[in-house]
Amino acid sequence: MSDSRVSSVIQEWASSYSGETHTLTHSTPSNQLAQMDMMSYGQSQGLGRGGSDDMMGLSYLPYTSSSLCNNSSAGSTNHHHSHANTQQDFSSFLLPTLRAPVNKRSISKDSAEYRLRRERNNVAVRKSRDKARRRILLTQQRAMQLQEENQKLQMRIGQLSQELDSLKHILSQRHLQGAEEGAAGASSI
Amino acid sequence: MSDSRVSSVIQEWASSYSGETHTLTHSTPSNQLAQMDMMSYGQSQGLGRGGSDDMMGLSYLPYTSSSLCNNSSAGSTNHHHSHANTQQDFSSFLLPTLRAPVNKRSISKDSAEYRLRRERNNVAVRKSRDKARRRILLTQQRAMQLQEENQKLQMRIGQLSQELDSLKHILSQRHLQGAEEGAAGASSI
DNA sequence: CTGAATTGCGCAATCT
DNA sequence: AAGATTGCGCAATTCA
Repeated sequence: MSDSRVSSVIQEWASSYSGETHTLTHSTPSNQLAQMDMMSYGQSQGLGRGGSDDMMGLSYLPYTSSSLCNNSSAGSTNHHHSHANTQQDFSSFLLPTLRAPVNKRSISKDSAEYRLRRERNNVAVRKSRDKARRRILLTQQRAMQLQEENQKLQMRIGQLSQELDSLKHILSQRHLQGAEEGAAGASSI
Repeated sequence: MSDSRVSSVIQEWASSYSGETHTLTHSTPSNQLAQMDMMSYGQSQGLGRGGSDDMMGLSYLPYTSSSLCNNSSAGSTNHHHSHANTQQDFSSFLLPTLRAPVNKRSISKDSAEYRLRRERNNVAVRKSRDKARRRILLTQQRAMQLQEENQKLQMRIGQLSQELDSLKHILSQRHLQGAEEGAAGASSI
């Protein structure tokens, strides 16, 4: 099938993924509800549920947070409708750290530009994931291929080794023969 | 690993569902939990036809967003890609189990049970993805390891081959020697 | 049928 | 600034 001979692919991803051990800012998105017209939280507070490194079982905690909110309503079909979301949020009180509500450019979710950006990102995300999927698949196939090749090589090695042993044996025999001959010719020490 | 790429989407089976009266006082007085996210996007409709034929014909189209919003009091991202084709369906007669989506038990998003289920799924999802990540990493490492091993094996093979050639050569020499000795008498090296 | 595991997708924060 | 990545939650499916 795909006889992609790419034997250097590894290098590729290796280079693109190696140097990291890794950022993982893991910035716990822990934003408990927040947002209405502006997103706040500039960065996440430290706290990244990192502590859960119990042995093997990572405890997949419920994160106790979660949240996103979106208002926007965008009149789907073709209506002028606006939205009536009215979502007040008091998160400002809850956020322990950072208060940067003074947000950076409020990007209303209703904005056409916002939608445009989202759509572009969605496309990018799909593309990226598709790429990732292909990469993974390729790596798997390559691994299998390499394993197969490995077995062949091992067999070849066994074969050569055996052949070599045979020849060595033969040679040693000849050697003995030669020795005998030599000894016979001068066995008078 | 079944990657059924439906792509065609469309077909919004009328959201049906009994739109529940959604009072927008989403306030969740109860414990924590609160929130929702939402949207319904204004359709994309862009369909910039033609242009985006990136790569091998895969064009990450905006999906013609087939999303329609569902009811849900809180509204939440919904993308139903139900590929219910437009075939008439007799299933209702034949399979008591297959039902039109319309009958889904309306599980209000505010329900505590709903949240519980969501949270559980979220945990499962994180777990699953973690597992996948580890698996991928492992495969990559295995591939690298195999490649490395392969090179060593190839070298070993080269070595053995060379050695074998040497011995063969030597043996051929001896053979000549033996022949000479046998034929003539003694013309050692 | 129930619950966990997967999978595709959109969102938002980052990284490049 | 714009695309690429990545962690996360949602919902539809698939597995057990």
